Amino acid sequence: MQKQENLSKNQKIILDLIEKSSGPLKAYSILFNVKKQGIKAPLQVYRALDKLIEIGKIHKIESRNAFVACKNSNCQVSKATAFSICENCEDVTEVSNLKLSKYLSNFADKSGMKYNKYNLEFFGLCKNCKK
Amino acid sequence: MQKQENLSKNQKIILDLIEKSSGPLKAYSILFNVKKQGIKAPLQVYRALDKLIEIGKIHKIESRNAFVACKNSNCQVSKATAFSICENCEDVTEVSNLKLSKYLSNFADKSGMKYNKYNLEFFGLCKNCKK
DNA sequence: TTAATTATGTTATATTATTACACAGCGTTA
DNA sequence: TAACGCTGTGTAATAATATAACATAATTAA
Ligand SMILES: [Zn+2]
Ligand SMILES: [Zn+2]
Ligand SMILES: [Zn+2]
Ligand SMILES: [Zn+2]
Repeated sequence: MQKQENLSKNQKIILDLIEKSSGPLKAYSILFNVKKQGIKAPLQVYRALDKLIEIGKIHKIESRNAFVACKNSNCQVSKATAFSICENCEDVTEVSNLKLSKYLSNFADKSGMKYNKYNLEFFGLCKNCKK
Repeated sequence: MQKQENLSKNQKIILDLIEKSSGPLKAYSILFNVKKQGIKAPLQVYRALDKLIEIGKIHKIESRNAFVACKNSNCQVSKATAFSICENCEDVTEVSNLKLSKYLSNFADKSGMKYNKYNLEFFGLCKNCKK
């Protein structure tokens, strides 16, 4: 967990919830869990999520439409992300591998396209589930 | 385009549409476009999409909730996919790079997780849009 | 202190995807 | 034949995810 001084009230509430969660959270489950703190509408959640993603505090797991806290302290923006996802228990871990991130950040092919961002999702069975 | 002999009527209609499209198609746009061919309900579209993904004829672009035909003839199942996505014109290209796919298919880290599938999405500006 | 920017609150609505149920076609096999 | 499993279809209803539009407040910058 890092400093949250620049975050607004709703952003703090939602980041706090996501950071304390043991797994990915979905937007409407977040909404349900912060209703007692005065956040009443989906849009309030999505706005906070957008901001938190923008500053790299959380990431969206695209294949699950769910959100996790960034576990990579030097991941200031969500522009180079990799996750491993257990297809059985749906546990998600942020992959933090310097070789991998260098390889992907520098990846270029003959398409002439300049990449400035990537997101990678690995799927499989986690240690517990593959038994 | 490949043989479609084992596909059902709805699957053929929908694969044909996606293969002829110049870019990714969204499920409800597919539905709109196949109404004249008798496909009337979202579920008919999603069922065909699921099957086509399963057999590797199409892929889902997770960050866009859209579907593209597989452009990689040896991509029999959707278990190792990579795409480049232009954030301006939303054009999508399937990245087909042997070194990349080998690197990712063999990727292992200390988590003890065994990966059997991955999906990678690169973002940036395409040749046309970066001018 | 005006203006610009960022965040909030609220209602309504759009978009994406699934559940549930009934039934048809086809190959296997008892 | 009939019973069965399997795959696909058709239809209605609904769930889940996300955004538009508008009004207002709080914060920051000039
Ligand atoms: Zn991160
Ligand atoms: Zn697991
Ligand atoms: Zn492919
Ligand atoms: Zn472009």
